Amino acid sequence: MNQPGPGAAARPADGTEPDRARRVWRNLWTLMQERGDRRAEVTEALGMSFFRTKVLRRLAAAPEPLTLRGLADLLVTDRPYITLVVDDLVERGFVERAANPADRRSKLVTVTDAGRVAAAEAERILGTPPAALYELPPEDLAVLDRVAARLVEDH
Amino acid sequence: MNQPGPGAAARPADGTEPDRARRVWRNLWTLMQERGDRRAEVTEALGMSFFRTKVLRRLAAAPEPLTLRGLADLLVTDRPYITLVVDDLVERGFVERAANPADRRSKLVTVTDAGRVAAAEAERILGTPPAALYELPPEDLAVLDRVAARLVEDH
DNA sequence: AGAAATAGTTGTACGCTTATAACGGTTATA
DNA sequence: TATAACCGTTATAAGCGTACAACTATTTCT
Repeated sequence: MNQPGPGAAARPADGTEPDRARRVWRNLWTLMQERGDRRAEVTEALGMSFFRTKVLRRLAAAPEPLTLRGLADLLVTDRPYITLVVDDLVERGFVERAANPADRRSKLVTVTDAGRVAAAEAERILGTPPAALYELPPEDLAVLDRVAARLVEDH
Repeated sequence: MNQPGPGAAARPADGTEPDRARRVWRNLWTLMQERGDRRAEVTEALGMSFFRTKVLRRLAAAPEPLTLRGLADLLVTDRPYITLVVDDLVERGFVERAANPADRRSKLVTVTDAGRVAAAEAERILGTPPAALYELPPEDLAVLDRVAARLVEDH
């Protein structure tokens, strides 16, 4: 099988283009998975599940308060579960339910100051690259910057 | 806040080196998360949880059969749960328990032919890069190849 | 106005993962 | 040889996420 063990870098030994692409992909995967497991850090730092921090971050990032329904759609989950998660976030003091003047069936979820602090902390952690990325030669980092943007844009 | 919405690429607008590193990291994260969610694909293809496919892949990649204890250590979980997961893999016909001649307390987990097929399929899916990676100019791919290897190696 | 649809909630059930305690069988240690 | 340590197993509990049915209050459609 001759597969590199977990944590081992697949060194460039050239090969065909597809080989290269696969090797790059595996290495990037390893980088995210092992060297930069920010999910665990965020979960640890905020003391709640990653999904709940995701709900909080979405709320904090939204330009306007969202309804529970809107949240459920955005996060591709069902309404009952969103109710439960928002209950939890309310208990933690991160969000509040407010009446929706436009439609009294629904409710708007607003983020408290404490919620914004927590969300910002989560974003900070998630945005922190592995040390190796900082130590890259500037030329390489510049290329990587351009290429990464293109990769995400191209879909 | 001015944060890019999910799915949007952060375009290089230069800034300081750390800014660049953070932007790269965010874009790579997005790439893995949204464009290349191979976890879901593997789970769907094999019809079992990602953790269980991970156990199977580790077993298939190991040069020699592992004990349950060895598996638990390798995957950083506890023995009772490994017992349960191996039970499941046995039911699926992917692995078998064999006596360990060297120590009759423990048992060796061997992979069946069907198990190897399933593991290979999982590896194939996990190793498949997003299309955008294939469409990269060869020069960029070469740089990326070198840089990615260095990033994983550097720890 | 009456019927249908929608929002949030409550309740229930299931699968997956993590965790802990306890047991029988086996091996290593004093 | 007696004791301790170890292996796999069973049992039990808890948290998290997904899914579905049913209910009230409100809005929209006919």
